[in-house]
Amino acid sequence: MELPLKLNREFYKQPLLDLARKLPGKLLVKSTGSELLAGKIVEVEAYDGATDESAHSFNGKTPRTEVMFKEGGYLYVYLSYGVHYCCNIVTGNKDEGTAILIRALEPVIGIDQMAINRFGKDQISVKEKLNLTSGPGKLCKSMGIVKGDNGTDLVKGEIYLTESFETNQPGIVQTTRIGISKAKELPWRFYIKDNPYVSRK
DNA sequence: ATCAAGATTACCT
DNA sequence: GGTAATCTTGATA
Repeated sequence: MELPLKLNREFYKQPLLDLARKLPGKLLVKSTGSELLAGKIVEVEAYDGATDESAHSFNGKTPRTEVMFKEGGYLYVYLSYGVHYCCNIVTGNKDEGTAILIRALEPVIGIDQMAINRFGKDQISVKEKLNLTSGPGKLCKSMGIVKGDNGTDLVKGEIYLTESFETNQPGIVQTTRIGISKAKELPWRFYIKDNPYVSRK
């Protein structure tokens, strides 16, 4: 399968919310030696270290949040609740501390391998397929994204984004974010309307 | 050195 | 709908 055009540095350097609106529909790709995995982004959340109390970067640069302060186009991976990895796309310019959490994907390429990564088998039910990448921890498990991928350059590395397969713009819903205790009121969650892989309505 | 919190998920009732 | 699992980080001493 021929992949759409890979996104470049300029794309990632757009302001946080501009980029957050544009990410749904794009493909998240992991291309290592022999294996090719890809999923369509269907749900994201924006985090802004300058103004947003719930952003990891809100209290300034620390060893953990260092990559959030790079220029746009790097991958920020962290361990959530000591259990799951979650991945973010760093956006904007150097030292802004802005990033977008990928909350859900629709599996597109390498679905068998994703099923093995997540469930340990390649034969899965319809129900299991819907559960494969419908959450930030789930998608990292399926895509095989781990702490070592923190800091990956999305322009030069094995993990990157591409343009959408579809030419028309998907219908986007904008709401408040999930699973946070601070700055709950900010409407910085974006997802594709009626897509079954969205983590929660 | 110690401690509390957390951008989640799976499994229970 | 409730909660255990599990561990890194950052803050405080």
